[in-house]
Amino acid sequence: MTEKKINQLSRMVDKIALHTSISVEDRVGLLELPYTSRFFEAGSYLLRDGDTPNHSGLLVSGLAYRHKIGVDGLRQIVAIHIPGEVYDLQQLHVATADSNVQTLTRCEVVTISHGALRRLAEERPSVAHAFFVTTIVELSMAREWMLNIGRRDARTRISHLLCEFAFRLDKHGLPPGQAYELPMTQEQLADALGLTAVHINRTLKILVNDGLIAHSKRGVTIPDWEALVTAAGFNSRYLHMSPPDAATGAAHLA
Amino acid sequence: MTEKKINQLSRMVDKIALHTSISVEDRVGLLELPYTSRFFEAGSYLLRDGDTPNHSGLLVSGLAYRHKIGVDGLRQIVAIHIPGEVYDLQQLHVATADSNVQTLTRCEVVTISHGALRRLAEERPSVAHAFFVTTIVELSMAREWMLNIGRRDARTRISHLLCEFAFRLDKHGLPPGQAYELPMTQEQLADALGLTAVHINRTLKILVNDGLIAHSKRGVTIPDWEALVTAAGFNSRYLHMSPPDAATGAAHLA
DNA sequence: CGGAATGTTGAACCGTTTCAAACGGAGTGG
DNA sequence: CCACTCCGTTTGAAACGGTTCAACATTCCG
Repeated sequence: MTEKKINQLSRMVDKIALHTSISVEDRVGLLELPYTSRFFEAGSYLLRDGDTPNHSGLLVSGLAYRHKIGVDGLRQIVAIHIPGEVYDLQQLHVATADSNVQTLTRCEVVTISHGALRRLAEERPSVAHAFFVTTIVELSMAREWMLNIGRRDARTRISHLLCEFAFRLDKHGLPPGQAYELPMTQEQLADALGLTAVHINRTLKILVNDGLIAHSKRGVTIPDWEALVTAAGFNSRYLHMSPPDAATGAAHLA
Repeated sequence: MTEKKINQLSRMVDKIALHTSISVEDRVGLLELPYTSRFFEAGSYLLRDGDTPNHSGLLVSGLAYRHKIGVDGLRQIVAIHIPGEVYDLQQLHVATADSNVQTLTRCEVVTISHGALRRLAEERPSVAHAFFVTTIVELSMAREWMLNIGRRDARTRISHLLCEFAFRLDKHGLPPGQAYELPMTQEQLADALGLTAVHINRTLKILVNDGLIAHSKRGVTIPDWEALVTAAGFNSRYLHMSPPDAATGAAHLA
């Protein structure tokens, strides 16, 4: 097995291992899967609503977003995928996709056939468990987004998305701290939050004014994490990322 | 095995079988699980955010709703559970619950220990598959709700919820057709749709005026199903209820 | 460099909220 | 059977958060 292959796939394993106690043996099992690697430019579709793929895609680098489009053409972004995530795991069990996944930046994607993944999951219960946990966490995030979109005002809503995003990224090898890039246009932010691009613009400005965020071109920095968390009413528990139910929320300091 | 026991549990099996090709053998397996049955009054909590139950609950009769409460006390209903559903399946794989489940009407709940369900899922792959599919469908519904709450106006939003609800119920043994009871207060509807009870009231009145719905006390009847579907921009595909990917959307006419 | 996409700003507008008051129906106790 | 209360519904008027439209500035990218 090549060095590169190990590098790519081990990110998937690390991601899965976050949520579960996957054994060393199972990690090796994952690394022995046949795969192909490919790059996609920003804006490419990785999955389309209605598709019935026969392989799964692991996001190795870059960001992607999942969205639905209503009959009237209005778009709602329902999730953001970060490196280490398999964006179409669900198609292992339900043939057709219910939403689109589109690339936010240039992305590297590793493709593994459904057959290989299914066999693996059948042979190793802890892998099947890891897949299930991944889906449950997605569901939990979806529920929090509903609360966000349905019941919070624009300021809180944006703050919350920023908190979630920072938290998810900080937990995955990036330097812990308050600065990160968020490569979304204001229109994409609007579609994620159920608002208008114009209003995103104005509210972002308010957040900058209040000293909760600062932004360079296409990115955001967070000067005061605690202040933003308070403004957002953010509680990371729904991300299920702490060591099994320790609920300290400070596990990334270790 | 008593006649009553078979009756209760077979509803769960029927529900699961809707989404999957579960074998007769596995159905029998399900029916042999030890269980206890209990009634809950309207308004009872079946599951609380943060709970770590060691058993699963199958809703045999009645309706329940799942909700989250923000730090400011604002509530968002994120799902409605109908008879045949297991409302805490996820706690088989993730210890703590991320939302509350509360009874909408008087409910009968059958309780099965996690141990028994886990053993069953391990022994019978098609049962594990069925559990997974159930979770995926919940996720798909959550995504559609995000689109509903984030991008549709009040009229469309209410219509869509009504469509989804009618569709899910019609597929499960109730007489197919246009009349059903919806035992939610206007405040609960508001919390499900990200609106205000007052505005629900006004919009409901508009829908009645437009002839899209008619309502008796605590229920709704739909005089013209097609008209409501059009007004809602409703497409049932996200419910994944058609025979495997037939995608006709008219399967309930058979 | 030029054109397209994204960001910024203002003013008018409107869907929804807020507050407040009144109404209705179901259940309870006298 | 009435009086009382509770909870949900109904209605109105005013206020507000967010949208819309339109113009202009900026950045990105070939």
